[in-house]
Amino acid sequence: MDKIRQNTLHGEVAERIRNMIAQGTLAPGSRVPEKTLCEQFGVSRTPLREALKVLAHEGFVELLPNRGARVAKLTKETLKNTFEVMQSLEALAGELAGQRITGAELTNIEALHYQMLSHYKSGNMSEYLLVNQQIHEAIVMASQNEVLIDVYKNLNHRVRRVRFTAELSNDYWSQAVSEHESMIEALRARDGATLGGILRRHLRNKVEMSALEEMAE
Amino acid sequence: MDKIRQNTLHGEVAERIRNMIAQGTLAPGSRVPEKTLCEQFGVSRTPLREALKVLAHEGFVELLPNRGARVAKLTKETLKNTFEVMQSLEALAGELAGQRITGAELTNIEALHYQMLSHYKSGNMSEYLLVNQQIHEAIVMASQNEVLIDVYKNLNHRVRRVRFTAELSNDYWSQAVSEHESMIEALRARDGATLGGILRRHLRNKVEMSALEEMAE
DNA sequence: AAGATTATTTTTGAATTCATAATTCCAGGA
DNA sequence: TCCTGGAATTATGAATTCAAAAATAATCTT
Repeated sequence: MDKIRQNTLHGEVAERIRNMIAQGTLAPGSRVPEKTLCEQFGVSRTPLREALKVLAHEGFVELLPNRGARVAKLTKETLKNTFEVMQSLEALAGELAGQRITGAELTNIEALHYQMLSHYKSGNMSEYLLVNQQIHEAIVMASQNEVLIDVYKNLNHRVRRVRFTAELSNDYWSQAVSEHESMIEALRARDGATLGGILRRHLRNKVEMSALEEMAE
Repeated sequence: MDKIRQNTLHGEVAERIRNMIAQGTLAPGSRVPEKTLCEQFGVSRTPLREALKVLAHEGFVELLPNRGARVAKLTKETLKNTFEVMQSLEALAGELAGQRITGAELTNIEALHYQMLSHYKSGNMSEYLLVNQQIHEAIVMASQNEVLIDVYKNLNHRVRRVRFTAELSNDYWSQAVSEHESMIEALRARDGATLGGILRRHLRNKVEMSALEEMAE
């Protein structure tokens, strides 16, 4: 089941541009300067433009006729919609993971869970959010559904740039942690229905949304 | 909220190749001959190759290093995974549509429903499947979630080539129709929770899957 | 004549070129 | 000074070119 190493030039370029967008090096709404990036990456315009077509399809940039590409703005509306879909996909992943998760995957998620707890206890929010994210990704992987995993990863990519900026209130935070406890329980019991239900109602994204309420566009 | 007319050359080419794959003009596993297609479309290799990159990302073709593109085979596993995700997305769409559907959209879906019923009564399966598909699409649209709609459409595209080939047994068929009755009821009542539940368990894809059990790779 | 080996052709990946559209810059006029 | 209009510049979209890899054809050896 190893993936064929897809080491294409345009793929590399796409990845680098994705990172630049996520890091804010390329600001939302700004034009994507082909020439500059070509020089920076040491490639010609051909592979760069191929990458832009793919990125446009992914929703990272938008193509304006005869005016090249602009970095797409992530509106509050789009963000909300994306979280809605991701949460639903996580719920499905939970259901499937209950039936399909391997012992190794479960062990790994448990380890992440304890890591997350310790970050919660020490009040380290950014580390907490990072591990939290890893747990959700691990559950999606445990679904063993390649299509689900692909779609989820793509959506996750898109919202990467606003993730980890949230400021959680203590109330929300403690409730989210307790929901995670239930999730682990359900996973141990291989109870997909329960896990799916928890994830369908899990407030992670809602919390982040509210934290991002006034943010960008 | 009008969409910017994205009439790019590579987009046109991509669409035409998608259709050729859906119709079987380009057979699964076969190579995609750049030169031939360029002549056929009257474009140079540049936009064609850009289209191929996008199609590869969508899962229609796979890129082999120094060996161009091959039409991706749709394995039974991938098909099952795709249906699993689509069904989950439809369920979410149902929940949202319950809250957000407009009067015009409801009227349209009702009309499609009666059309579908008449095809069922006259035993016209291919027409039935077509309208059935339109109803599911309309429900997804009624979710008013652009991200959901995009993801769904993309997945729908991918399985297009195996859709409408199914042979439904009478038992399955009548049950599917009765589920559709409940869906319409729930929609009229704007009861998203119920609609979502029905769609989550709706056996449309399961039926098609079983019909496709022995089919292509 | 069959199989291996080399030469030729074809195809691919990427850079370059070219025509056209958009942007910038600058002069002239209100 | 601020706006307008047009030339000069730059960027984009797409075709073409070029080098390298793969596929095919042809030759040689046994």
